Amino acid sequence: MRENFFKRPTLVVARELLGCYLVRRWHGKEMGYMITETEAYNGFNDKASHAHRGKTKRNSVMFGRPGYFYVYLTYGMHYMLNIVTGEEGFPAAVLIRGVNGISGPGRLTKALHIAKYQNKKPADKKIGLWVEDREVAVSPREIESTARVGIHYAEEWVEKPYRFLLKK
DNA sequence: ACGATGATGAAC
DNA sequence: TTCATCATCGTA
Repeated sequence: MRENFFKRPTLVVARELLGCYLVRRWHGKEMGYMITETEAYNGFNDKASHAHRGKTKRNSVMFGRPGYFYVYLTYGMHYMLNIVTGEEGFPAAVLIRGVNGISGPGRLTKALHIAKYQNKKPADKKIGLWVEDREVAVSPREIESTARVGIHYAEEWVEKPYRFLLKK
């Protein structure tokens, strides 16, 4: 997937990632997983986003170029995999919450051996983790949107339908 | 349904 | 130094 795919509004990218494949090369083998669940984190004003308090050492990659991974540890034990979206300078990213056969963002990173190695790296074959469009058609009616998970503190942003799931 | 878990960033 | 967290698992 090219950088221009990610250099678009976060909500659009979060939707369109559904049905795409997250591909991992590990010990010489490639495994592709269809993305089934995403969440959008959109700009300075989004109180659920790490970026809303401004740029920090941790979230700085969100302010950079689109198509890069933002991986961080939450609750002291689970890595979350995000891909930076939008124009450079605008802090936004899509959290990959689930793929076919694996639900939950923490389980996903554990299963695909994703940790800080991928943080601040571009989604590219060179680092063994990237996204492919395999021409799987996903129509808008097959997509469900709901409120995001685990962001009770985000006030008026709690209810925003920024979580996208492929219906079964 | 609920509490324990637990490392790190960011605020106080 | 203290608080809170983009979750999961175990025990009910």
